[in-house]
Amino acid sequence: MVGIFNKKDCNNCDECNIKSPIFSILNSKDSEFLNFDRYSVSYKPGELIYKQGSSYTHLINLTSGLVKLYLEGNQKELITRICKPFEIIGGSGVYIDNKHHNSAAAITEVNACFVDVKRFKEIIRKNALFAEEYIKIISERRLYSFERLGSVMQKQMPGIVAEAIIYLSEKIFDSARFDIQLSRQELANYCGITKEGLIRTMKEFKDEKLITLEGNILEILDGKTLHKISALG
Amino acid sequence: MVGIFNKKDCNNCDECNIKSPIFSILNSKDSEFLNFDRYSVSYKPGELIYKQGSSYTHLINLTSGLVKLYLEGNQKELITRICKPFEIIGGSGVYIDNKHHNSAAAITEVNACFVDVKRFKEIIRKNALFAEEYIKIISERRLYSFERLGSVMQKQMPGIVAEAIIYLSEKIFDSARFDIQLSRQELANYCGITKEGLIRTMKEFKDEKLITLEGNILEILDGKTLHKISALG
DNA sequence: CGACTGCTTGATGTTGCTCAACGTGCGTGG
DNA sequence: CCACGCACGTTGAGCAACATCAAGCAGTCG
Repeated sequence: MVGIFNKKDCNNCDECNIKSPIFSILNSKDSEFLNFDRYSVSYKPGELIYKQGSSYTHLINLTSGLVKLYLEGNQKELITRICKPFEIIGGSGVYIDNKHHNSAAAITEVNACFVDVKRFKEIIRKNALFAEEYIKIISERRLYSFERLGSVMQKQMPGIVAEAIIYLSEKIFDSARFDIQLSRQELANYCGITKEGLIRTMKEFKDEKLITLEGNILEILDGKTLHKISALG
Repeated sequence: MVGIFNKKDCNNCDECNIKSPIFSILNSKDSEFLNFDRYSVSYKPGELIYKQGSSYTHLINLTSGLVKLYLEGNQKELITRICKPFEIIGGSGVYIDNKHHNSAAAITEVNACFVDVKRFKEIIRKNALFAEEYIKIISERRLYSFERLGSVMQKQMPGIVAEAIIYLSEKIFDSARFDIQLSRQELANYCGITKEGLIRTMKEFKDEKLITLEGNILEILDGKTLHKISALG
């Protein structure tokens, strides 16, 4: 795995525990058990974190940076989700076949913490509250996949691009003005369209004064109309 | 809810418990608690079981017939999954907002058993093994949504139609020759294409001797090629 | 029998993909 | 330092895939 030699001590599991609701409910004994051989790895932009089909050994807790999760197939990639700090990454296959069912790569500089999945599962079995919390997390993800399925299938380019912009603004960067860290190609892969289509649609939005776009800095001018376009498809 | 007056006693919770792995791990006390006010409802083909956005009160255990789960939006419907007996239906929003995030309707005659979601949640909290089993179920669903997302986004009509045929054959009817209980429109909604596109593609498969199709009876002649088409997209 | 519903087929329109050309910024090596 | 290659972004034109529209056909129900 890329970056495996960047192992470094991370003494502030406490921080993760505060920021990730799921870890905060553990008592100190369980927490210690879970974190026993936990280790931290750092990645440079573009580096692969794990690959679709590879086997699943560690739960990954993103502690800084942005990560893209994507499906590979037929020379295309479809970005399913952008993750930000204190999300737990890569769990789709834990209870099925112990394989990763998507790939993950760093978008920015990334630090991530690896937790042994055997320890994780052991705690799930012992602690129903912890299990419940985990159920909440995967339910949320599932709903999100669901919404994406609906959007990406039924919407045309303007609808899906508007949705992507709103997603970045509201869910990832939490601001109307932000630096899209993704390349055009990546954004297009998130929308499930080609980069040309994305560029054209964004240009239309720009011409209609819904957004401004200077280089990689995007600002939403008319969020209301954007929401409308996203909803209408 | 349609069919609510068809309530009838169903004394064979035992059968469900045998067929649904998740219920089989409960001891008799928990099982009794869970099934205390469980009731059974029957639906005629086409009837709505629950509606997207409505509030979530009962876990539904499908005991006979086929059910389609679908997303609604912009006068289109996208069928996300076909359910067959002893699947648990409608759980996507249990731990998030207590709403249904899709709609469900009967395809054939359907019998379903309703379990109070409050009781279900109580057991989850007490019984980590039960919770684990539930995690397996929703993980599986999530992977399935994932695969669908990948297919439906990246494949063209022949690919997606081939996949749908294989899905029906292998996952639903478990036979190379079967009665597609769905209408053309519904099959198209599963594939995310129009009914005309579906009909044309199926005709092509027929002309190429990959399948036979007489009315609603479909038989797969060349599963190998069909798999290839599905994989290639 | 007539109205209706679902299936099928062909003609036409549109969307979004492909491909090609060109500009720009960046890193590399001479 | 410049020359060069390379990746990314942008634009335009043409085309394939797919949706839409319209019409005919078969089965069915009142």
